[in-house]
Amino acid sequence: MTKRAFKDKVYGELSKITKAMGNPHRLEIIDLLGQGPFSVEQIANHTGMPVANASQHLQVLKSAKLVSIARDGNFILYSLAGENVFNAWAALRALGMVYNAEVEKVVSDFRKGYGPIESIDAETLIDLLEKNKIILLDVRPAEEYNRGHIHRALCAPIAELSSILQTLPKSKTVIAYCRGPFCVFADEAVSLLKKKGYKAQRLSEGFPDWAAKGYPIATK
Amino acid sequence: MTKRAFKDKVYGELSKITKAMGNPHRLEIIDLLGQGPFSVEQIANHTGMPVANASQHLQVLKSAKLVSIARDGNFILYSLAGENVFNAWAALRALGMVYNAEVEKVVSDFRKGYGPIESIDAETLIDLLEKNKIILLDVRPAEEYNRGHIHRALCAPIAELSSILQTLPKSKTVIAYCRGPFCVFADEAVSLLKKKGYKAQRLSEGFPDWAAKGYPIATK
DNA sequence: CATCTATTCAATAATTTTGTTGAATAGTTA
DNA sequence: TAACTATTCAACAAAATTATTGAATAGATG
Repeated sequence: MTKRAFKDKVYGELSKITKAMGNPHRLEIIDLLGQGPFSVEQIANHTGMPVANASQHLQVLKSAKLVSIARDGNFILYSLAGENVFNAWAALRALGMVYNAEVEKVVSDFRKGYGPIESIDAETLIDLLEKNKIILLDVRPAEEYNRGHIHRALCAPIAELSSILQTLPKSKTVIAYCRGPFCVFADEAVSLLKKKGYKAQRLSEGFPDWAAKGYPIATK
Repeated sequence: MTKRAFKDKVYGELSKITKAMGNPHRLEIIDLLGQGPFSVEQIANHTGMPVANASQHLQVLKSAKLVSIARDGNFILYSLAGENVFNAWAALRALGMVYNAEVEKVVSDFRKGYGPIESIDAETLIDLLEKNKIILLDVRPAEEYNRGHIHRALCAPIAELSSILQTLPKSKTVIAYCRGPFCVFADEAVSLLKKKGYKAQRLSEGFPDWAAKGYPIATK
């Protein structure tokens, strides 16, 4: 085998993975599966695709070995094949945020619809947690909270925040976080909290990013 | 703008980057540019493409803002836009090596053509350097060596290794490194060194990977 | 400023990818 | 074991991507 044939083969194999990631729907699927296992129907619902199309994209990801499956009754649960898949996606997302100004612009413009939302980064959150100056809310669905959440976060799914927030003292700032930088659960939460007179901000990243950094987490 | 429209837009923008990386030729170009700036003609030569096709692929990478250009007389020199582009590529390459067994197999089979080549990883090299037990050879072209090399490596371009190796003492093991895991300069070097009676191994990774880890480097 | 070199562009054909639709299938359920 | 649910498959059309070829262009050169 010539050197040229060897390189063509190697880069050809690797492009199977990058091609699999080269579609917006599949990127959204990877981002979603970063939160845990989901069925085809759930994935279709979250991503706004017909089930057949969602399944087609999942077959592409499966063929590239980026996802794995498990059975749960009639449901097939799809998961990322490993944390390294999420980490690679996070690296690509960060790349996109640096080099594609349109990404930041789209996110920023959309967030303006929730009023002025301030973000803090993970390191700032660590500091605030140490100083015991804040209340930390995980506004993802309870199922995702139970699977894993930031240490000392309270479970406050966005759908239930209206009734939960009465129990929160106003003397502390509230920090909300959700699935990631493109998830707006935390924006909605901050908007609502501010409307009710709380000082509130969101964490810029999501739980999987925090966990990937090895920062303190808990389950259940 | 609805949440759905927002997500479609954001993932659509990000897929511009992943699409750009979704082609084997462009992956090879990114890998090559990890070694420093190259002209279109050089890139075409290294990757076995006609100049027009290489240029077409470079326009795709440029449009995704993954590469930048600089003029040098009549030549246009292409470079990666930043180290984070190489790091994202390295994460994807690592992903490919974990999930696509064919990649390892192709590399391993091809290397067998150079005889039994042993590899060591970066951490082992650090240890051996500290113990002063080895001679470290950078077998990339001198131009790349001058731009940056592993601290204490000698410049021994593969094309000149035949004449350089006479000056090497046989009492020490020789470690050769080159551009990366898919570059075979180091394999060729180890093969030749062994033929001439030296104990020799290659570093599994390349200079850009070593540098990305923050390990000691030098220039000139 | 004419000439040259390296590079890019435009047009075209072939290939690949994507979404849709309806049918088929793989397991589960009772 | 029949019926059901979730999922996948196959076929098709449309869109996107890629390689090739020859022409055009952007700067550099002397």
